Amino acid sequence: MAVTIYDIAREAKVGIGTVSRVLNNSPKVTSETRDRVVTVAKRLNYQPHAFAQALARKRSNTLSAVIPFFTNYFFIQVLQGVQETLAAVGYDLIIHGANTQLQLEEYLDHSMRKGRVDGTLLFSLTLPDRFADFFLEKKNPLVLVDTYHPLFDSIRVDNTEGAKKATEHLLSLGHRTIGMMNANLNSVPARERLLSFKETMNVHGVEVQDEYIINSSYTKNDGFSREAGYEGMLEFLRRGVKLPSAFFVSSDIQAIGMIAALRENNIHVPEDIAIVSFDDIELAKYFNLTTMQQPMFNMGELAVKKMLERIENPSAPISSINFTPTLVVRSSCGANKNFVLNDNR
Amino acid sequence: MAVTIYDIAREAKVGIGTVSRVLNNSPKVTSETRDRVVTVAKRLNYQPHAFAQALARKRSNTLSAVIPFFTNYFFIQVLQGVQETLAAVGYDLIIHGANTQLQLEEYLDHSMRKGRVDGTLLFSLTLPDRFADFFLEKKNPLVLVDTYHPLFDSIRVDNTEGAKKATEHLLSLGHRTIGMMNANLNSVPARERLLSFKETMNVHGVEVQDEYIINSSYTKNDGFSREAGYEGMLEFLRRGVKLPSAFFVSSDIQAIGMIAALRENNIHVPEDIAIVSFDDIELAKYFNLTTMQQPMFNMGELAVKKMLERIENPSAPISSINFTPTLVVRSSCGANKNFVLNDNR
DNA sequence: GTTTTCTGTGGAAGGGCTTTCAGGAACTTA
DNA sequence: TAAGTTCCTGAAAGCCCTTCCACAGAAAAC
Repeated sequence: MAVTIYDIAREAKVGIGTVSRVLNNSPKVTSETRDRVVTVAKRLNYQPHAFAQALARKRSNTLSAVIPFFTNYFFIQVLQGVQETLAAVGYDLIIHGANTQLQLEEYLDHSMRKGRVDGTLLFSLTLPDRFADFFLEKKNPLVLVDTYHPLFDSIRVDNTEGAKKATEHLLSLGHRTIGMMNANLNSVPARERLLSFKETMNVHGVEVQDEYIINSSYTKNDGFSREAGYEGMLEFLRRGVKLPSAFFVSSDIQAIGMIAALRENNIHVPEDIAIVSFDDIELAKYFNLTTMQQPMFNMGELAVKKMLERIENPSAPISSINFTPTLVVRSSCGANKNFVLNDNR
Repeated sequence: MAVTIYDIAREAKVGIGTVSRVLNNSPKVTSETRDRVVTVAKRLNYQPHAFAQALARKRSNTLSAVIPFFTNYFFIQVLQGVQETLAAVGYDLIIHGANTQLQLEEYLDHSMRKGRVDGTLLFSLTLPDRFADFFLEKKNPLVLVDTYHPLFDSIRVDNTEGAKKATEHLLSLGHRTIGMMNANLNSVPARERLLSFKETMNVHGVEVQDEYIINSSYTKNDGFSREAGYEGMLEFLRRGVKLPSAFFVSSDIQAIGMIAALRENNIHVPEDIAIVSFDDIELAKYFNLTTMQQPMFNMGELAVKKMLERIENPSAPISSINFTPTLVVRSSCGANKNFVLNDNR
């Protein structure tokens, strides 16, 4: 059987209380007894029993992450930030896939077992109100990433600022007929990005032409998909409208689909049309997309930090942090034709 | 405080043992008392305390996965198989990132806490022998994915068969001068794929020319990287050797780098040179790579099933399963110019 | 030298569950 | 009707830890 503190206590001729104190670095132990206990523990190759600890401490040093992580690359990178930060402080991470709102509710209904985790990280999906109460009542900390709820800490990307910067980049390059390839307006980011695009155009006195706004009707991934970009552009071309000189695209993955559709029609990027997109997923590099970079790793990192703070201090005021995306210039808008080839991860 | 079985026992006027039996579907309870208990449990919104259960049952219904999952797309997809299969049987998944052998040993040394998980899934990294004993002694089930050790269950891809099929595909298209862009020979898959490539060529009576074999000296990701493919090809071109008519490339990601290098030198795929690679990561679709598909989702799924079997029956004979990759024909070897555009996930 | 304070220590209690064990009630069998 | 079975149930023990409480002995104060 496994070694327990009783074994150590016996061998070191001390009480179990003392053993526990030594192992938890309590100061109230003579260095002499401490040494004795440490030596025995090492000799027996003692490993504390995580569950017993969690039961006694009412704390598990474990977080759960609910992630639609199979949908795109965004989550993988956020997850990396989460996991590295967590590993550094000795926390474990339990992963739950929930690709749709439905799956989220299912998870929340069935598997959300109290006592299991010290906190929950919810990614991208919208927290249904009936569960808000649940988290509040149970005092189970919840941190939202890439989504928002007024009663919980959240970490997001500033879509308004990002879309503004992207649009201004295009404007600064001299483009005056600019379209927007958008995702499904059901999604909050899609709405925010569109709004900001229009406003920025207005501010700069450049007319927004409605026929150049392509909103997606795809529901899968809210239209943030290669397919949506591909079909959207194909349909746009079918309409026979004259092409604008540039497009702001609401995600890299759509831009990739869109480029394929353009290429099939012998329209080239950036020679014939400029593109700025959003996200800076790993693929963006391979397709030379000029894009608005979301600091995904940092978001994951920060989410964990927020969570740890919240666990320490449950009554701290709720905070909502916005990351501002930064423009990464590659060659898809012609601003810079230098092909950056470094495979930096 | 949270609702416990004591609360239920009191309200339902039964003993705690009976409550526990009801909740665990023990048959030795009258349907009358069962109903009474179930009703109360529901009314109080009882949730079993996972840690207390784990402590009492000596079973946690939790698996840990040690994954170098930030290195490439392979793992994400395997992980998806793992997580979905696990969710279906009510298991939790704890994720640990370990990108190098060193990090693996660190994890094994520090964090491998007995009692925490029912089993461990180790991906791609090589299990150091000193830890083999550890798992054996502790009777902590271990299943290896994409790696091998004689004393544990493992699930792999048949590199030999895959390289053979890839090479034969090229041969069947009439190619007679075929090169191989390989990863670092330190890695087992790289060695296996090279060996099989050579053998297949021999079997078909086609000469292998050493100057057409490019082995990578990159250590990062064992040369399974875009950079390795890019630089490898650039250096090859610099040598001024006449190009073979086709290349077998040991991974998609290398092929993508290689294609970039070729393009810069005005060499086009598949017009000037044919390429078959290995893996079928999601990117492969976007680059139209003809490639050997590894059934990643299925591997994850099977890994979990094996693990569950192993937990049920610790003394079952050790099994080692080889998946045979299947050829996915796209346009990179000219065999099929139909661009498949579906964004199927 | 006596009383008070302080330190370090042992061990019981408690955390929430499963499981074993013993016993009461209902039922058979002689 | 007594003895033997069967079935269900309650309660205690155990899983392994942390923490609280009490106490002995040393140190400090008087």
